[in-house]
Amino acid sequence: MDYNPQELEQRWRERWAETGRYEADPGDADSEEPTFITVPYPYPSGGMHIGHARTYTVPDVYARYRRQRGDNVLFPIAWHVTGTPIIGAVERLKKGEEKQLSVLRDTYNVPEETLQDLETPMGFARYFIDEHYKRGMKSLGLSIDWRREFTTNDERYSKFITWQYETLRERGLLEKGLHPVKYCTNERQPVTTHDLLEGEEAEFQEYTLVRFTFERDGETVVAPMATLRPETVYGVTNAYVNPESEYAVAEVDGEMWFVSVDAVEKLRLQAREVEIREEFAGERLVGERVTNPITGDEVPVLPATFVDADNATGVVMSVPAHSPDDYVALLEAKADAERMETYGVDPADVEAIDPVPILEIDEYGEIPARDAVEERGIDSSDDPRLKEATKEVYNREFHAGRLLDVYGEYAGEVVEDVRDRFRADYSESGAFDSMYEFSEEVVCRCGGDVEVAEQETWFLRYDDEAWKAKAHEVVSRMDAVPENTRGEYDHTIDWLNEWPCIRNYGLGTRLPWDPDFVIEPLSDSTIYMAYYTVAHRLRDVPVEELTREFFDTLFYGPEAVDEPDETALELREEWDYWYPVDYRFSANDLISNHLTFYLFHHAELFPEPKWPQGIVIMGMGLLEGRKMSSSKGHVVLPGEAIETYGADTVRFFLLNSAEPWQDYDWRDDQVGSVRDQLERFWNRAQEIIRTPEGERELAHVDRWLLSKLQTTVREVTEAMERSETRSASQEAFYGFEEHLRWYRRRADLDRPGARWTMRKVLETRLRLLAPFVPFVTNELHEQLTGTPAEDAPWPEPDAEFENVRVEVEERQVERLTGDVRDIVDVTDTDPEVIRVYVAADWKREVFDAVVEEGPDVGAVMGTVMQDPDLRERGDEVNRLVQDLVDVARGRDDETLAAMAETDETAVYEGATDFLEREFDADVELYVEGEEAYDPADRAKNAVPFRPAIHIE
RNA sequence: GCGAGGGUGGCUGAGCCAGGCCAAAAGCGGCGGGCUUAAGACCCGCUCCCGUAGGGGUCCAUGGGUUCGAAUCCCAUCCCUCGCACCA
Repeated sequence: MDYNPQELEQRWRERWAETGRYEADPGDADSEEPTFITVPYPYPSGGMHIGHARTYTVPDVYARYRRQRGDNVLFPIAWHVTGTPIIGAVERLKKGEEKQLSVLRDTYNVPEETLQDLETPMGFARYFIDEHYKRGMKSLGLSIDWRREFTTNDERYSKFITWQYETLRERGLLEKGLHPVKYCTNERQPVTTHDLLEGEEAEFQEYTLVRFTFERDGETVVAPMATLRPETVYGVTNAYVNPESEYAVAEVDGEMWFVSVDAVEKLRLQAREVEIREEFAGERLVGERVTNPITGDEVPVLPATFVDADNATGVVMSVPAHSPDDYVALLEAKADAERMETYGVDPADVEAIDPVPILEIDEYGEIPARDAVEERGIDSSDDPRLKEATKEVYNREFHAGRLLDVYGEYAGEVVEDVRDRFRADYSESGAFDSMYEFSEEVVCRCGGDVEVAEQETWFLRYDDEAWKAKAHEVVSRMDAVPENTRGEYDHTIDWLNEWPCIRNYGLGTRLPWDPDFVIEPLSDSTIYMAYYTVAHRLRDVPVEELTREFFDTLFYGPEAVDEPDETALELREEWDYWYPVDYRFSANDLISNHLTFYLFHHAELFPEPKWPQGIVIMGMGLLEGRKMSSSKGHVVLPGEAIETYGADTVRFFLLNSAEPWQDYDWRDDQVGSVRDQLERFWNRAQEIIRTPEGERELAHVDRWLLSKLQTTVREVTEAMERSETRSASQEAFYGFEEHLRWYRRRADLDRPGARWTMRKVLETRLRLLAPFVPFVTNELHEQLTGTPAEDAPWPEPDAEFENVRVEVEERQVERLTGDVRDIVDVTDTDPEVIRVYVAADWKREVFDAVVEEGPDVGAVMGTVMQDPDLRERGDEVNRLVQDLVDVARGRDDETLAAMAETDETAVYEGATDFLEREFDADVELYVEGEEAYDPADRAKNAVPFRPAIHIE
């Protein structure tokens, strides 16, 4: 029977579907040990590629393993459609965007006539769910309970999320406040990263506005200096405005501000009341003196064309001691008295300005900006190296600069440690204000300018100390795989702030008390694993019955409400049976958001026994060494890979090429070779299956192979327990293949004992490999024994077959063979006779002493020298002890004991036929000193476990 | 910059936590042989350098150190990857 993966895999898929093989219900398994495994539900805004395939296959392998160990395993899946990506994709499709059409047509092979079905968000999602994800998952043979699938846009799911958010609000973990968003000034609405033409990388920067003031027409006017380094306020020597840009005096929240006209709109978007009183060119303010709110100093306003009126307030302060830009600008101002005069500035005033240092730092002298500029020989603000100088000074000062004495309570502190506190203190006292600005220009796809707007929004209060403490508690109790990720969760918990959990539009659940908003994707996916436990049964409950009380009853029990709903109580049993989640498998980039949110919400909403038990982190996938990218068409679709290689090959490659948490690289040539390996495995198995069973009459090599098999079982099991799918499959497949290679050389395979051994080995390996390559192993195991591998229990190491002595002995044969081979190769001879000399008895006595005393030369010598015969041999013994101590070192006691029992001569005797076959030569075996025929005087070189050899 | 992970032989990638069976697994690629009319597949062997005796030399990013002994432990340096938020 030839290996035809597509055909046999299809048969198994059908069988699984027909029998509902992976539909898990409470009480299914004998052991009553439920195991609940989850993986983040896919987001079907596009097709499934091979990277996704691995994401879902890793948990599947673990699920299959637990099933074979007798657990009742639940592995469900659902579909995440919340938010805007799907809507955005549909919009781009409807607009007929070339790029989008190409991705759909060429990358994901959407048929032309189907494209119109994709023009609604759920139509789009449904297509990729059914045609890609679901089909792909079924092809891969994932052991999913399909009855439990749902989407996050389902009305029942929304009821569940509604329960979650009402509960959180009641517990004070939701809060209303202002938050910066990207806002298109043309479309007059918030936009997402996907809507942007330019500036996808842009970050929100919160500028501090230092409220300098001046008097104008008897009124105090605030000149808000925008800066990212508020702590430099003591070093301000002057201010700059762009004389050629438009500025305004405007009423901002009841006071008069001087800002650029561009800034007016920004301030409005950032929830300020702004009314322009007067507009004029920046020139008008040049020459004015403004008062530093912290120091009380008056400094002049100078003209500078490098000031960008469209950035923040358009008014900046100058700190020449610490800003290379400012330093160079000051030099230029001093050098150009004429220009100063044009703007009505007295050149003498400019000349009088000296940089004022505000911090000290080892790398520079008193005026860091000057040093950085002079070091590079920069003498113009156009010099490109100025940027680099600025970056260097900013960085070093931030991490190592210590504030000088004028800072009072902040003096002596490093900028990095003190900036936030400094800013907060002066904001409170009213000296500082703030506004947002992007780090680069941002343009909407519609061409409109995108600005930062502050919008009223709802936050999840991840900054709540009590909540953080609970989340840490979850981390400390769970199994983090690999262990080094544990710290990352703790780190993220500490670092998380308030999280805005609603959006203006998108699919998903409406905010219960304000249906204008929708709960965003990372916030509606924190406890849905609980929903799986009842999803299929919830479908029979009318939507309107899914009230707050219903879910309270379901999750908190009958005591939680006055009149518990009967159905809810029934469902509660199933939820209680499966929950908590034993392992969640997820990608490493989700630690900093999704997974930590998952921990937070479980910590709050569920009691400790229902908290997550473990998280396994998965690595990223590459394709032929490069990142996969669906927009560039650089992807492999699972369907195509399965078509080419078969699902078992795809699975085996994905699981075997790296541990789950390591990055892996899909390479065609490698996948092809996996396919070849599986085919070879199949062919060998077929031979065994059609050969008569044999009998248990075991030869030495048989016992050796069976002993190796037990080691393999043990190692594979241990690896699986640590989720090390690579080690496990490597060991069960390639590792054992090595043993078989030796076995085939050594053994007469036609013997009944060999046939019995081969069957035994095959059966065991099929079970070990069943989680990885379920199709081929089920098929072969059924052919061999009548039952599929997945229905056979996971193998246990069988002490009956473990035999260290046999392994030691066989190892000697291997070694002797290798040594002879080496000599033959080096001498390039074709031997007629191979003479093997086993070490003399007295040498063996020395070895026994080494075993007894352990690898301690002194101690062994002490013992050995008691023996008069040995003492006579003096130096010879000494050298032998050194050698044998090396042999003993690093071997465990059990092995040494087995060696001590081994009769070397008998072992080689038994291997004589084999050696004669191997080398096509006569083999003569002697014991050193016992009438050995020794023409080349080799026998003396014999050492225990290292016989001397002579070839001729 | 912060946080995390990593640099091993032509490539991929084990080993490192628990130092010595490590010239360093396995796969790929390459070379030789077998099978075959032939090719592919398959099977066997070889694949750092030197060597007509199982040995020797050099080696695991770089430079130091600890140790009888370091790919493995410590220190420093260089380089690479990922995450750093309102994007799922």
